[in-house]
Amino acid sequence: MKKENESEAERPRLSKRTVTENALKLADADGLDALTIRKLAQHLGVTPMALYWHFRSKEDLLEGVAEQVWGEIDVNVDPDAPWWAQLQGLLESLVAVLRAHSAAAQLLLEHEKRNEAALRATEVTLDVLRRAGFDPRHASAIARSTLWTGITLVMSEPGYHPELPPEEREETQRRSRIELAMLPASRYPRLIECAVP
Amino acid sequence: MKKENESEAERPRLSKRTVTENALKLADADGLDALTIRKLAQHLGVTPMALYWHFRSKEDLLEGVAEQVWGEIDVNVDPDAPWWAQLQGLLESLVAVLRAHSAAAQLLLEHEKRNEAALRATEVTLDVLRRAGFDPRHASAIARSTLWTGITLVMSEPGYHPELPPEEREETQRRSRIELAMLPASRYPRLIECAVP
DNA sequence: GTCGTTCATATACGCCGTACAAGTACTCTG
DNA sequence: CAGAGTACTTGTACGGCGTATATGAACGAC
Repeated sequence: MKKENESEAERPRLSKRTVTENALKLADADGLDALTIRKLAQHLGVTPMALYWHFRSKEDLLEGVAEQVWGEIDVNVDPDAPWWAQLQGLLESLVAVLRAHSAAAQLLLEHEKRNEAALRATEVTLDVLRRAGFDPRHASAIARSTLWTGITLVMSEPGYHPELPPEEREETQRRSRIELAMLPASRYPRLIECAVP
Repeated sequence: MKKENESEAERPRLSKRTVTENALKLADADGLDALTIRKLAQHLGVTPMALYWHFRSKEDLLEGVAEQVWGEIDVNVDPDAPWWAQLQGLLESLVAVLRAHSAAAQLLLEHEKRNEAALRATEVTLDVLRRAGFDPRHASAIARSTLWTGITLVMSEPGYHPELPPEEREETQRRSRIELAMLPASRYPRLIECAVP
């Protein structure tokens, strides 16, 4: 007899995809560090060990999530636009995804493993640059720098604190400004004058 | 009777400084993630809880380590040099420290808390930029970007794998190149041509 | 002495990732 | 229909983590 029919809704089978999707959702909500196998399993209505059928380890799972994030990046470029516009489009697409998932930047940062989706995005970027006339060396340097730019751009946005609920972020930001303002003006005059903007 | 005299060398009292120093050493050797309170305590010949006299939490300890790293950055600038040379000097000093401590980049990345040493470095940088004529807004943008540049520069150096022993890094790097080379050339032509350099 | 302060230990709790063994449900074959 | 695989899931347990709490030892000041 199926236990599922007794008290709970019938849960459709687990799949790699549903796991990573929910993992990303949890990570975005509570911060990447708060994402644990046990919590994720509970969220899915399943035993922790159930996840280990689909992923060899937590590391493996996180890589899956990272791949999903990579996959969300729109890599369609307009081949008729000037190359810098194409590159800008890619970067904007990257930034959009990172903004949409507060855990994404940290994820890509700690997890630069190569996967299908990441390779494809890199390939497209390199293609744009090569067609623009850059030699392989420069193309690869620019591509990498573009990725870093996107990540750091998002991470250094004021109030980037993925770890907790949105309503607290504003508060944190406010306090941090006050803290800055309270620094001894005699010792950090430049800091203070630059903190206002 | 003092236990210490029985079998082991007399261990001089612990201090915040010796703890963070050894923590950084361990982190550099085995990777930041491998740095645990327990291992650090054992390394120091002490009970884990002994560290909690000097630090409120592991987070607090890591912040101490980060501050020490900040403190190693040489912030002496030649006020007579052109501003861009001064900025370059600061950046080089930052990079030198990050290269010297393989765990440092990750540490600063995950840990942008403000501390005495970090504030001082920021202050000096801002001062250079302000004296160069930049308005506060731009100065602050450039300063931040300089920090990110240093971190990403070091982290994206080929073979940056802080997690484990130097002799394995070369091997890892070699394998990674081979992996790249084995990709289906038809699908990732650009990747492959750019992987060689 | 003895008393507060400073530093270290002992014990224990709850959480983590996951190895290992067993169970259940679906699909295919006869 | 029986039975045998295969694809998932559960149950139990282990060792390691950060750290709360309570207790103890060294030490300077009186």
